[in-house]
Amino acid sequence: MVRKPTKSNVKADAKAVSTRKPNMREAILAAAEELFSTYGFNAVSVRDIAQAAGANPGSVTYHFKTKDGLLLEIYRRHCGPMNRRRSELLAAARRVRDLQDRLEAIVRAYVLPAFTSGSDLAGGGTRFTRLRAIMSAEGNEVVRKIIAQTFDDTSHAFIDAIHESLPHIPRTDLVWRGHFLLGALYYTLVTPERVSRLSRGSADGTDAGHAIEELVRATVAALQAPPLDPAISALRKAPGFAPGRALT
Amino acid sequence: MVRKPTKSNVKADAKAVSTRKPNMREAILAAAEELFSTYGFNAVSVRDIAQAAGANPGSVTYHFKTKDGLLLEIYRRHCGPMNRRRSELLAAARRVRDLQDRLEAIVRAYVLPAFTSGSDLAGGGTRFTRLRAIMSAEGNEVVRKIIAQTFDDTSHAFIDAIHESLPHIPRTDLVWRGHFLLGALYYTLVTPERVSRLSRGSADGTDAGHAIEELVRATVAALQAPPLDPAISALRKAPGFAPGRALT
DNA sequence: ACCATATTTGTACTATCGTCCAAATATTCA
DNA sequence: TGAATATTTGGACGATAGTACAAATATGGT
Repeated sequence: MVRKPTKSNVKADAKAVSTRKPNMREAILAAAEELFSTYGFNAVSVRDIAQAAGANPGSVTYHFKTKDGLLLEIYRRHCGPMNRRRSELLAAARRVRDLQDRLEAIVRAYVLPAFTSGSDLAGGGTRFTRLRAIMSAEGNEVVRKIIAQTFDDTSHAFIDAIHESLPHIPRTDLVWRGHFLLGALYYTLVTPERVSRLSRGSADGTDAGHAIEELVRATVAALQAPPLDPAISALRKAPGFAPGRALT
Repeated sequence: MVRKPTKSNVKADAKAVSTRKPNMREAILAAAEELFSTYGFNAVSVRDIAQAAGANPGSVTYHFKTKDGLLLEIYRRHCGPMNRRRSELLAAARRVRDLQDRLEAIVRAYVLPAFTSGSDLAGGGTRFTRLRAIMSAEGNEVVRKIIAQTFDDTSHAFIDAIHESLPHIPRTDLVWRGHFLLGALYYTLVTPERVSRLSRGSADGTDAGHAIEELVRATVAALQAPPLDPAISALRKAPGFAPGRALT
């Protein structure tokens, strides 16, 4: 990337010839993202990442100090833009008049950024969501903190918006269904043979598009389902059991 | 377990005093199951397992040859009973007269064994399902084969049964929704704070029960949702894209 | 061109990984 | 009991892990 003149943000010159090697730091981040989201955090070594990025293992340590630091930086890169996009789409969805359409728009506002958000890289959104899926399965400790402090607000906003569209359904049920949505979303992105060409899909996202439409359709129907028998629900009012951290 | 007299299946004597150390092999299997399902395959070392089982690392090699072999044996232990239970419940569900009730019974037949199947150990079902969830995220190669040859038949049977209850919905959509069900199921079991006391739930499974009821209710509604616009669906008829391995 | 700084390189350190193996011990059956 | 077998033990092997660090090189401002 030829080292920017200290203070101006010229980014246009880079990436002119596909992937040349504009910035080692970026190359490492991209390689780590790809490898982590494919094989998991523990299965990938710093040396694997360095090799994939065409860098020296020491360079990784130089830029990110530790392997955890590298993972942290990946999350920092994506969480902000992704949640910003979600907020924008959610705000737009809230303005939809028709109740049914509004609910669908809300769900879409949650799902879409998981497929398309993030950087300019193709498939950046799906790759990061795949990474989140794997990390949630591996129960990584470093990630848990970021998740809590980054996604909690957004998640509550979505639950609230859904609850406004479906006031007759107890919030507990909606939280569960939102939880299921995230699980379905994660699994869809993690199962490679099903969405293998997702990241290589054409710009209009027709390939990913179908998966999204199926997911939105199914989720809207699930959200609208009649709540469980209140007699049973009441039994479960025990504190601490109801999901408190849904959609994260 | 005091080494059986060569050919008789006396299992009653063992496990008399809680967990004494009836059989090292079983202890290793249990420890590995617990650790793998909590931290993932790659994050757990053979030494971790040996220590948790109160065994020597060499013992693990002796009984299972390799770490992969240990994982394989865990799957062998659970897949059979779990699929058998599913088949039984599915057969019973098929006999339900009312269409709505039947669909619900079918979904329940798929979900229930994931929580309760397997060995005599408490929470054996959830632990194994959690393991499957993590392995699917990590993309483990050893597991992919077992999954394909063990769950494919059962999965097709479920899709068929659902399709019979909802003949007006294209099979493709049902496959997607079954896929979402599995994702939701996995994520529910993998997120510990939400189902933390699942395995410690009372014998009637009230704690797990609520999660199951929420999942079944949401899934039935999702399955019944009107299919996507056929015009869009038709575009996606391209071979190889529609999920071919759902519910596995 | 020169200096200060930023980055990359190569290597080395320690820790831990999966696996192996010979010796020690426990168990079973004649 | 004694011989045969099954299991457990403790230590070792080479490979690879994450990280550290000094030397080498590239870069940017003057």
